[in-house]
Amino acid sequence: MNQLAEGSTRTLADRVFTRLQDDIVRGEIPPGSKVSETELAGRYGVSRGPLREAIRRLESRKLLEREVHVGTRVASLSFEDLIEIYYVREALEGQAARLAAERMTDQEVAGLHQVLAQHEQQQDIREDTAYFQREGDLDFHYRIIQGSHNRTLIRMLIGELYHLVRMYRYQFSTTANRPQKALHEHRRIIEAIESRDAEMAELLMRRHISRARENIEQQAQRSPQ
Amino acid sequence: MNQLAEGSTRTLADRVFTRLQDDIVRGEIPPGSKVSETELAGRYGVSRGPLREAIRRLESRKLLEREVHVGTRVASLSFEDLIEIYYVREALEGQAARLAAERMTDQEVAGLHQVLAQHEQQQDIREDTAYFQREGDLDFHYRIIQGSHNRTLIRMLIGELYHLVRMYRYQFSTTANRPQKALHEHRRIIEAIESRDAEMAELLMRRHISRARENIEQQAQRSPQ
DNA sequence: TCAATGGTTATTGTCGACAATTGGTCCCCC
DNA sequence: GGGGGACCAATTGTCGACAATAACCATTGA
Repeated sequence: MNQLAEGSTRTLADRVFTRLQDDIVRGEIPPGSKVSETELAGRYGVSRGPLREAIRRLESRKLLEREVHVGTRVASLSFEDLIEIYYVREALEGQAARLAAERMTDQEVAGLHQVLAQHEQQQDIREDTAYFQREGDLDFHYRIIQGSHNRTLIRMLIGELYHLVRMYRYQFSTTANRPQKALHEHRRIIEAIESRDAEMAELLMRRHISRARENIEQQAQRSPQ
Repeated sequence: MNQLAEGSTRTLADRVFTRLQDDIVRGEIPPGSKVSETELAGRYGVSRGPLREAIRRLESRKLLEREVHVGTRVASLSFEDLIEIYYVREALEGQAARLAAERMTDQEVAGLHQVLAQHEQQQDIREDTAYFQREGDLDFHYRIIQGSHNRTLIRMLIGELYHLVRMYRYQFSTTANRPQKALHEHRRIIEAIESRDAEMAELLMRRHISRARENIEQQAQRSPQ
């Protein structure tokens, strides 16, 4: 009767929130499309109450846009939005790298190494490259953000901003088209963190994200949507 | 019958959200205190439906903390939380200053000058100093953030982070105890923006916020709560 | 006297129905 | 034939009631 029943002690609204967010980020519900409350309530097998709470929270995260008395639609990221996000990422992840260099435990640094090695291997055998370029790349960034040991910073990046980044990647099937360069930059960032050079770690991370942004800007200039 | 009726075309939940947020930030509802849904609904003259939506949104902003089936309480910022926020502010407002130096219109720069002049005057006559140290100081920062012309950045700082900062200030009646120094730093930041020196504007802003953080840390060391 | 267990109560979570507003459509008038 | 206004349908906003959960308290046994 309840499609969301299994394995969770959370509240209905929480589960609907998670599931709806996932469906939006994955593009299952197309960006820009209007979502009806009654329809969604039916799809997830809940009443409109919990669903509305989920919608309001997704709205706070800028994944949904609401117009009073008109309806809610899935946010469709404009090109300008994405560029804006990259400027914010540059600042926040730069700070994260700085703090990570100062605070990461040796164990966390080891884990970072492991992730990088895994990526380099995937790069060598040219297999499942798409994975690296998508979630794998995020994995690297996630770990450094976590390494900052700053919960507010972690929440703003992983809890809010990255959902938008992931949605955009799904939306345009965008995979970074400079994987080998990015990989090299990743390696240098790790080296800086390992030698506890906070200043350098921040500089390299900012440059890394800045270049990714420039890359996107150039790509868009070549083929304006 | 409806205490919130006058002058607004928004929805009930929106108005309750705004009002509740204000009451929390101003400390009208004491930090850490438990808030009952039925009680709040009665106080604001609405049913529990809209109120719950407002609560969920405040929860996303970390102004309220909820425990399932137990209740919601007003967030009480710990000292560590505040320090974390300052690290994030340093990164974001530094970036904001950089972008503001590049993008602010001459008109916006003029407005910034005006705000500073006003603050210096208030400083001279030692009158209403508390205002400068509280909302007035924020006014300066607000304008630079707006000057970044980056909506995402503006939203994250003004829309989310600053409510926590303001709540903390009300909570501890904290007024910056280095107003003359801060004022001087403000002036230098404006000069950098005026001469379109983005690099310098970011550096000065980061240093400005970093010093404020260090000041708080030292203060806490002297008198640990 | 203390601890454990059961019930009770108050609070939150969820639901279905009703009210209000908007957008579209159809008809009438110019 | 075109434009404007009024009606209608569909969707969202709001409400009150019911269900479920957890905290509190009292009672009983050791």
